[in-house]
Amino acid sequence: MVRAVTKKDVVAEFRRSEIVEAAKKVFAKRGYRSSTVDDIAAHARIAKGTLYLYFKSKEEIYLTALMADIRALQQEASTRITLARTAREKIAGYVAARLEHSDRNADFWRIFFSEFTNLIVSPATGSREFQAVKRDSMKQLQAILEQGMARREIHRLPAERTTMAIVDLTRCVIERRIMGYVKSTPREDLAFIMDVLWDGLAPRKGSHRG
Amino acid sequence: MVRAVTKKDVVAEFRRSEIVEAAKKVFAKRGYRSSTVDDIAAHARIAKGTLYLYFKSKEEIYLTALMADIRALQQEASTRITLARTAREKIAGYVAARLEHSDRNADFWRIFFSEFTNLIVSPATGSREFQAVKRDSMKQLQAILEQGMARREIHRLPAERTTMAIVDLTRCVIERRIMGYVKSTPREDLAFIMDVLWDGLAPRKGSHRG
Amino acid sequence: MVRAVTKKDVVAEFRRSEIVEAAKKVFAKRGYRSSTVDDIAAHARIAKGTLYLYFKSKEEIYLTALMADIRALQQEASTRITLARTAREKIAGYVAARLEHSDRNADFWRIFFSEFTNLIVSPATGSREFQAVKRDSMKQLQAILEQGMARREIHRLPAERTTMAIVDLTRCVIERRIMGYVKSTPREDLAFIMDVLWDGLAPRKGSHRG
Amino acid sequence: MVRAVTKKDVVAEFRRSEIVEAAKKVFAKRGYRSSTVDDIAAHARIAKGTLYLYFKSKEEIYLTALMADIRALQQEASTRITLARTAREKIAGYVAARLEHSDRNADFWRIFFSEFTNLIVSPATGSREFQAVKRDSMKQLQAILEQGMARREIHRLPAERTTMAIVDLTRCVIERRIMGYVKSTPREDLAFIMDVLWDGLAPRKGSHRG
DNA sequence: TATGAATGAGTCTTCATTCAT
DNA sequence: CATGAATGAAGACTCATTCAT
Repeated sequence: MVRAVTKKDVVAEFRRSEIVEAAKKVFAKRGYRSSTVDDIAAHARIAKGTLYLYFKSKEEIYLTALMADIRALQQEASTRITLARTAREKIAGYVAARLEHSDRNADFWRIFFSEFTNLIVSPATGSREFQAVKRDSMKQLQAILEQGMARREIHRLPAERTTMAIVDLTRCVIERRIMGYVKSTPREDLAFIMDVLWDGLAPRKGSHRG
Repeated sequence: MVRAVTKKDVVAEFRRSEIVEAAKKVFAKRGYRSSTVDDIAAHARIAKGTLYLYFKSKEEIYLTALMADIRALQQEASTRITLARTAREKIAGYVAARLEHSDRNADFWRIFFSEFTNLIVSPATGSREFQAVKRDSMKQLQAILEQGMARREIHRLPAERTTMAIVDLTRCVIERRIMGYVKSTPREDLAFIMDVLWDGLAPRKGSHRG
Repeated sequence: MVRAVTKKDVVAEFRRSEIVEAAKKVFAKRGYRSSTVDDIAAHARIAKGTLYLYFKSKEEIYLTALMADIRALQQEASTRITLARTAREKIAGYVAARLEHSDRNADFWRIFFSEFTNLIVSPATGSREFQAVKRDSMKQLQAILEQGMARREIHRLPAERTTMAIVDLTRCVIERRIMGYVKSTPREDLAFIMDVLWDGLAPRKGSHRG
Repeated sequence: MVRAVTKKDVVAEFRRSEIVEAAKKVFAKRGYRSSTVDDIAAHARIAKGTLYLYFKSKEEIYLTALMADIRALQQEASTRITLARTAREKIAGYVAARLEHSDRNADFWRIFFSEFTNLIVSPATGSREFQAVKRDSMKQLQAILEQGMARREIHRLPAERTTMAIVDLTRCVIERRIMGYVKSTPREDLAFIMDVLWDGLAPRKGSHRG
């Protein structure tokens, strides 16, 4: 039975998103353990009890906050990749999508990083969905690399490892941006990443630029 | 007056190290906030009060656990770098020291990663010493790059950014090893990192290897 | 904007006073250090956590318990002093106010005495307000004495020292009442204090009574 | 069987007194609850365990510290009283003994005051001996008053209450000396106490001095 | 005898979750 | 639906006392 979306559903969804927005600010500032439900409720300007009408636990809020943005981000990256032609442009699209997103959504990335570490510290805790989305994203990038290698746009390397390297490098640059260690623009960061990634550190014998 | 190392000192140091070892396991599994002093004491098979005879707070245990290994690691990397000739070999030494260390000290790296995130989430919390050691390590690597560029062993790139890229790439590979995403040997990982780092993804026009 | 006293305010104030009443009993029996928050909560028939909704620390409860009564007492004494004419009557008013108060508020006085001793043992601990109230009270009494001496209602003596003597004598009689060493009525105690205070121990050569 | 005092006994007694001296300093500064056995042992320059060879508990140390001096003080006062002729001189002797003692033994008096309050707060805690010594002292003073009244050296007043008044006034002056509220010499304090006590506050019709 | 390392019960305080209004 | 007062289970840390050496 397909149930129509009632007004109630809409209001409920609105409330959930309000809470999630508030929660993101708090989690970003304090991390998961140090954030209190009181704090989140106060930021959302609702009573603590109300919060439990929309989420069954502090953890659910956390994961919801994380997943909403992560899906949006993946969508954005996906679009840019599809629009690009060459493997190089597609990779640049992936990196650029993330860099620009981090500029507008520092809060999200802070949470993302802390969740990321939790995955290391206790893999069991991380939600399945979180891992699934990340895996999908990686597969998309890996497919690009494999295709690029097949078309000789990219030097042949182990595709999976190389995918990881790109993902990691991008993530770390964003980390440093957020930590304030790097003051450059997203555009400059993109240029640097692509430069290192494409030509490496070896002394140049000639230009490889496509 | 040079005080001899008494038996008491030895026993005390032994106890401290026992506690630190226990703490490392617990912190590695749960992270700092979620780890309890009770848990650490239980793992060390001592009473909670005893623990406070050797450390004045949970935080001191944490930082001790972290700093002891981090200094040893830096020392090891430093030695390998000094022994190497070319810039490429020195960089490889840095990466190899870390990869091999991570193989023997997974617990340490788990803690390291969680502390690393804390720096993002709340920079104030991170200990000064922790940051100092990291900065020193980066400066050493950066000096190598600058020298390498001057000697034309390395393509000219922004030295600081490039240093970060190497550090980041190494760290992330270790993360993936510890998370179990990568099953390769440290040697294989080293080869891959150097390969990507040196020649990049661009299709090869010829061999660049020194 | 004058905010009306809401029902919530009333309830909260009621709870606070309930807790303070319970705390007074416990503090009076055990003293500050030996009293536990658990004990206070149990006496107030609430959970320990609830207690922290109304007071931010054990110390705040203590000082609240102490200060509320101390101010009321000072007010009462002040009124009686103002209503009296002669210096003798004013002094009697001061003493009587305290004696009667101690009859109705034994718990308060027990706490007061223990706080008083704390001032001796570690002066730093005592709250500023506590000391301020005491100083004000003494100044009022001293002014009476000085006026009385000027008007020749009182024999000339060092005013400050004499004030202390009156305060001390009164306090000690109350101590003894509370310790159960003295079974007399407040009225009898008042008469005795005034008698000794006014005429001393010297054998009488005639009547001095005003 | 009368056991000879062995060398061992002497040493043990010496140790006990060393511990008690150290304890007095600590108790005087921190009060009973806040003083730690560690602190006392450190002040006595012995190991914590050693302390338990000579006293069976922290409380025993406390009471010992208190009782040793209190008996000495009583002895001193007793001697001065015996040497004096008139009731006035005997009373002055009692007061002077205490004032002078407080000048040399501030630590003792601090402890005494805190114990005194404990008697109020929880009479059960106070040692029997402590109370016994105090009672004896009061009886001696009371006998003097009764004799003085019989001989018409003192105006007829309720003897017990008057005794208490003298004891209290003396104690409180010492309290103020120790709290630093009063800067006068013991001699000045004695003169003032006797002055108030003997002639009271009433305006003088003539000299009553004996 | 002397030691001081070890103990663990006891302290204050925090906070996720519930539930009566 | 919304509230926020109430709860009580943890958690970090202290310290009087014991006991193996």
